Amino acid sequence: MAAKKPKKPAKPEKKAGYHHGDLRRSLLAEAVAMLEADGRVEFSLRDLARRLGVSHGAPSHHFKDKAALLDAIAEDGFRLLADALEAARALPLSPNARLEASGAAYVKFAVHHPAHVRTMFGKAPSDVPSDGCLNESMRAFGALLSLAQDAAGPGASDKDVRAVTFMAWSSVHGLSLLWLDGDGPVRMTSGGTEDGLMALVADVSAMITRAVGAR
Amino acid sequence: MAAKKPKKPAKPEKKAGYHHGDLRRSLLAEAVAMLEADGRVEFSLRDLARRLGVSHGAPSHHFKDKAALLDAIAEDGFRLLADALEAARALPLSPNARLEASGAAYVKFAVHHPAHVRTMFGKAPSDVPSDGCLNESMRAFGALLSLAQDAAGPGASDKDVRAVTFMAWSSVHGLSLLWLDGDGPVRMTSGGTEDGLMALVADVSAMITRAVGAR
DNA sequence: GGAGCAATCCTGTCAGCGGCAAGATTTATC
DNA sequence: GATAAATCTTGCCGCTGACAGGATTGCTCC
Repeated sequence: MAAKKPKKPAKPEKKAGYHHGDLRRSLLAEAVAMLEADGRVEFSLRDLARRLGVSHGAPSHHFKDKAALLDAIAEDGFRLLADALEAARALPLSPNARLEASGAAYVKFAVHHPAHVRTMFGKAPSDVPSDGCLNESMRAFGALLSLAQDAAGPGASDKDVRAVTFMAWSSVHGLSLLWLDGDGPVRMTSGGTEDGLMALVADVSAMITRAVGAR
Repeated sequence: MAAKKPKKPAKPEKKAGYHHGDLRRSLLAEAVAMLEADGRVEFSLRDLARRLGVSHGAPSHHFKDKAALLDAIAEDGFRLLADALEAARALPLSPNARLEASGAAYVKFAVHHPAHVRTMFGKAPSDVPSDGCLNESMRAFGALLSLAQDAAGPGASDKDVRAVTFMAWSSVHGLSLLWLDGDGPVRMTSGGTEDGLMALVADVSAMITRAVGAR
């Protein structure tokens, strides 16, 4: 991002000498940047270190291995997503409108943070996430659950709440991933633009809202 | 799968001598098996060759590189999915019931072919799929579109058909991927069993059907 | 202020990987 | 049965992630 200044002191900025100063954050940011560049889906730790002007062994002092770095990215992603959903939950709207707004926020998050989303969800079920990552993801799911409960109404059965929750979630989740997956039908029919996608999301959300209301 | 017979002639079976006999098919099958074993998400070409009792250079005579092998797996997956959806389309049911059946078939396919699904959808948008892969995926989408059109009814507008199509698709797609992603809320609330998942799918599908009907 | 210590970073090394080239072996074709 | 094509092997290359051991820096406490 910012050019490295040869100056030594200043604030804990970027590369100042032997010590980088803020390598952990730089690693995360640059890794995300690499993943978002021209639709890549992988990156090399050594390449990452190279771009930051650091030796290939440096990252290991901040992340025990590559999986740990990916987990940290996923945690950041869940944090951003949870924040976005909680913000939607706080909007002064009707429960149904709040649910629709949260769906739009979900898709918008995926469009603007494709690397985070891929890292959050694409990984193998074998490797367990860290506690921090788990906490943030539970916070995000908690916000979603609360939104769905409000939309289902106070007298809704658990089964109904469950159905509303997963219908809402899976719709926006599926739409987001299909959008990220390249030149498939979702990108085609929405004109390949974010506005087109959001219009499609609005249509689908409206239909879901009708389904919840017609329950 | 089947044990290698030291016999030489027979049918084009497995490993008979210098020539494998059916290496291409074996590579695909074993790669899928490796990807489905203990929730892995990657595999090594050399390991694959090793398991088939073949040198590390052999696969290159059937797939130009690893991406080509993955593309072939994806093509198989889209073929299977298209077959399943076309079968659902041919069921003697009402349009809505056919759409629900196709949704169940979609999820069932994902549960029984996790490696295919991951390969079909997880890849980077940068690398272009082969023509064969593209054809099969278009066949699958065509079946889905036809199902949605029938469910929307003969007088439905293009916008409505589009909304129904993507609401149905994204729901089952999202549900499938969330299921494949490990121990998230989807697996938790559905008891971790396929039956539990299918019950959840039925609930969500019913709600979607109501949404289509209430249009 | 400086000695000790922990944090951070570097260099060197290792096995494994994907891809390529050149040669060996088998099968198919005429 | 000779020739060509298909298939498989071996050997090599650069790259990768992980690890070990040493260098440099910054912090703490006396």
